[in-house]
Amino acid sequence: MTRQKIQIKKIDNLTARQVTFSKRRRGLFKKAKELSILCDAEIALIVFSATGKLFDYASSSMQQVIEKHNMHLENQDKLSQQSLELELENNAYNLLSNEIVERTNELRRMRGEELQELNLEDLKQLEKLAEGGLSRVIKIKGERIMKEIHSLKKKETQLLEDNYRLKKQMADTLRVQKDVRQGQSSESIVTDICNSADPLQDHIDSSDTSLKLGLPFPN
Amino acid sequence: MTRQKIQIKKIDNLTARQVTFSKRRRGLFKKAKELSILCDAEIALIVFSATGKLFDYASSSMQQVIEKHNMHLENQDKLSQQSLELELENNAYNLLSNEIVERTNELRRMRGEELQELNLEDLKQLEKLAEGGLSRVIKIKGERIMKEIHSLKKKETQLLEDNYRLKKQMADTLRVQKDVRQGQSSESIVTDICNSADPLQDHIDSSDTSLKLGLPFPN
DNA sequence: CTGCCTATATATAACAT
DNA sequence: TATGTTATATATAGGCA
Repeated sequence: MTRQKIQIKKIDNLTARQVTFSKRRRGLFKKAKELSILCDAEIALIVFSATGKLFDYASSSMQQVIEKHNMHLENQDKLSQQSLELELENNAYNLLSNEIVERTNELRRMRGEELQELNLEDLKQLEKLAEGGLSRVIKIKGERIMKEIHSLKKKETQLLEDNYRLKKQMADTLRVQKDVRQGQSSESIVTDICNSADPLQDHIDSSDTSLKLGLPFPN
Repeated sequence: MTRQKIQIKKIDNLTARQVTFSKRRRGLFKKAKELSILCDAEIALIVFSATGKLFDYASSSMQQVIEKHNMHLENQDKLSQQSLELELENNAYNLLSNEIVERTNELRRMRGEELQELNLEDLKQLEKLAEGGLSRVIKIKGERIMKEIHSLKKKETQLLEDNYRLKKQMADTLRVQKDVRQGQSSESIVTDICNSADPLQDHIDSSDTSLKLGLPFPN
């Protein structure tokens, strides 16, 4: 209804659906309250999110409104006779149980179990659903892998640079110590230590200089 | 809210109040329906006008939504009541609720939603699960197709045999009639009709003899 | 009441943070 | 995920028929 007009059908994207639910729910409750105040109406509004979370509003008492509603139903129809039956069908426990059964069956079908009872059309739809899910899993997995690889490479580069710096420092330190002790600079030691100070070369021959130097984090 | 902004308080003028009630009520119900569709939510909306007239809407069954709502209320009451019996029911309720949430999440992951929070190991397992499911779906679908094809071929064979028999019968009948009329057998007619009486050949050239013979079921 | 019209007030979809 | 922003889509107050 704003940047672009939308079709009134289930929103595919989960995140978008949740955001829209949150926003529109607020709007709906606001409108309900306004109507009850402006026009002195008695209103009850019950909303369950797709995940079963409850949101409700009643201008007076929810029970009052519901009872009033039931009275209207009884007045105008045959429900009073079936009430016992319906109560059994609709009782809380059965409601939840049925929901669980439904979801369980759906999961089983997604896992490829209990397919015998499905017809060809059902199977085609299920295949499509499963393919979509699998492709998204594979896509996210690939992204995750690339991310880890990138992160590791970055860490590696950083560590190689650190190593290089530390070796240089150590070389400098040794040179200064020798200068102090002998009053003479010693090029030979510096040369030895800095011999393999190229990060790339260190990486290739796997020499772990940091360990030898007793640094806190070998990795 | 349009020509002029209004305060949210009871509208004094009766006529204006009724008009506003009618207009806003429609808007409210429209919004409720949109929300239920867009976000897959379960919604019940009950409105009584100031004069006691009822308007209601429920995305599924009003009774179901109200039952579910009552359940939530009972669940909350039990937190304060602490009765042993109630606590047990409370546990049962929570047990079922958690089961639903868990299955819902699992289903979403199978559909490729909400994958961002999973680590690489989870994703690998999920991929395996999805692959297994998909492959079984495809396998069963193939079996179902082969079964249908087999069944159709069997039916075809049966029909071809029937056709063959019928043609023979018809030929005999015609020959008898001719014999009766002319007191003489006519080999030529029999030969004409039975010329392509081989079922396989019939199938190949797609001649629909059953139709020509005026049989009830062309297929 | 009901519906239609039009100027505004609101709600909100797509982004951004 | 939650909140804020903005451009549009809707809803609707006040009239009128």
